[in-house]
Amino acid sequence: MTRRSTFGERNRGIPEATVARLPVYLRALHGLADRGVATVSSEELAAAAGVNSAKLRKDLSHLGSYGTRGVGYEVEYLVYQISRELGLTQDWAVAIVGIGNLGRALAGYGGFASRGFRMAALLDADPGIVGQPIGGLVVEHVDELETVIKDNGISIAVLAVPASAAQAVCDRVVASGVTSILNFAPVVLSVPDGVDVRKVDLSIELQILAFHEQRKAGGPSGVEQEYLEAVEGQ
Amino acid sequence: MTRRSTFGERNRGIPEATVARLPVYLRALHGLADRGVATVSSEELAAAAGVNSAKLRKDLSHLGSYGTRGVGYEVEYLVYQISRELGLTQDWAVAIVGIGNLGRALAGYGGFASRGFRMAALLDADPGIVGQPIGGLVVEHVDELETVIKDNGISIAVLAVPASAAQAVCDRVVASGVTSILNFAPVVLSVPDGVDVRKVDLSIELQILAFHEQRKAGGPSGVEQEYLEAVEGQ
DNA sequence: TCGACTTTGTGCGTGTGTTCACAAAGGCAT
DNA sequence: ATGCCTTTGTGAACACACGCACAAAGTCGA
Repeated sequence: MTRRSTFGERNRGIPEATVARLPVYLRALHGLADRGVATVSSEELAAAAGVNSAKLRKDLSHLGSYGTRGVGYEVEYLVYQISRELGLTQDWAVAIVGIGNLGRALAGYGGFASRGFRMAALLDADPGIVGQPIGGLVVEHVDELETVIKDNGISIAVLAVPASAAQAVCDRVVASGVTSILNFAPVVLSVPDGVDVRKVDLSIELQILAFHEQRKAGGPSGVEQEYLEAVEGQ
Repeated sequence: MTRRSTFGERNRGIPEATVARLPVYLRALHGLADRGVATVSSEELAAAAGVNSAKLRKDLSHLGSYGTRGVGYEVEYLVYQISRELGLTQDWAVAIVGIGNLGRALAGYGGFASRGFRMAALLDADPGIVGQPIGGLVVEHVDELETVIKDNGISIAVLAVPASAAQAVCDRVVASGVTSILNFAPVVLSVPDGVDVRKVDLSIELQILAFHEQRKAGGPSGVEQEYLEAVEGQ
């Protein structure tokens, strides 16, 4: 079965929007596999993932032609293909920097240790926290950052440090060889080309919700808004 | 100064992508205000927010014409306009459901209590956690959910419960009048029309990073991939 | 073996978002 | 008062994303 003629030609250019949905499909597929389902149609899988079935099919078509017409997709096989495409067949060493409340919650969260990711180091600057054992690891001092990252081959860092420290820590992890960062600090990090940053910001999410919430309640355009503008406009 | 002839006509249709960036601009502006800056150009503000300056100007133009050509934007005034547009001039009562590690971290995070949002209730199902004081609030039992939400006029709920409980809790908060949900549980929630859900998923973010990380390292298309396919393909 | 039925994979029209590039607008120096 | 210089606001081209609708492909029963 010759699926394609040359190496890796299909891999050029999977749309970013598709990449962002693959993990959702993967989770839905794991759920199905756990329930013993062997085969699934795009319609069913799309429903489980909360997307349109045409979108799902188009997304999957970017990885190759892994379905069977008239039948659907074999769950196990699709799990493997998506995992491989996402790079989850190898495991990634992750460091968490900043072991405050959030960092501790992340360190304790087993969910992402399960598939592909291995918690390899916890770092903090507070002497009161350094030395504590959390989830099988001991918190190390952030002074050791460079050594720890290099010795453990860490390429992904999770930043859960205060905003004021974030850029400095970011610079240091990047200088140590980290090329992917998940940033929880409410700052815009600047990094060299070739380094990816993804940001998780609770405050921003809430503000987006507030915007829509306000719309439902009538919006800022109304009598009281005109009043506010009159007051402020001076 | 007649900015427009009829009420609220401009408010129809601020692009979603723009809404998602307004909080970023707002944060940058607060930073500038704190440093005593009175006026800022689109170029400077765009740099601080990490976006293209043309994009910034187009985003702001959706709110109205609040800049001065040749000068820039008055920081204080722009802060006010964006805040109002996002609905931050009123304050929103927020409940956190699920006071595990993550819920606790969120409850303790002062960042989003600061502007517009008021932590109004903490709820959990574990009798060992109910009754604990956290950040000035006492954790209440989730059995009281309906009463607590209604009595406090809560319209935004943050879900930090286990995946298995998420849909049930979601249904209950929605039935109690909540119309905006920030979901940390790794499930696709289904809600009626008119209810907004935003999802924060650590695992998905890491998987997206892994995808790009893999690309940098050569990608899944190569000799070793063909090998894996040969093994798996049986 | 054949035909009916199911479901994939995708071409295409539509809508949304991004960026360039520039005319219009306003401040400021002279 | 006038003209230069800076910066906004936006038209227009381009790129990306979405979803419909359908032909092609494959299964399964008779």
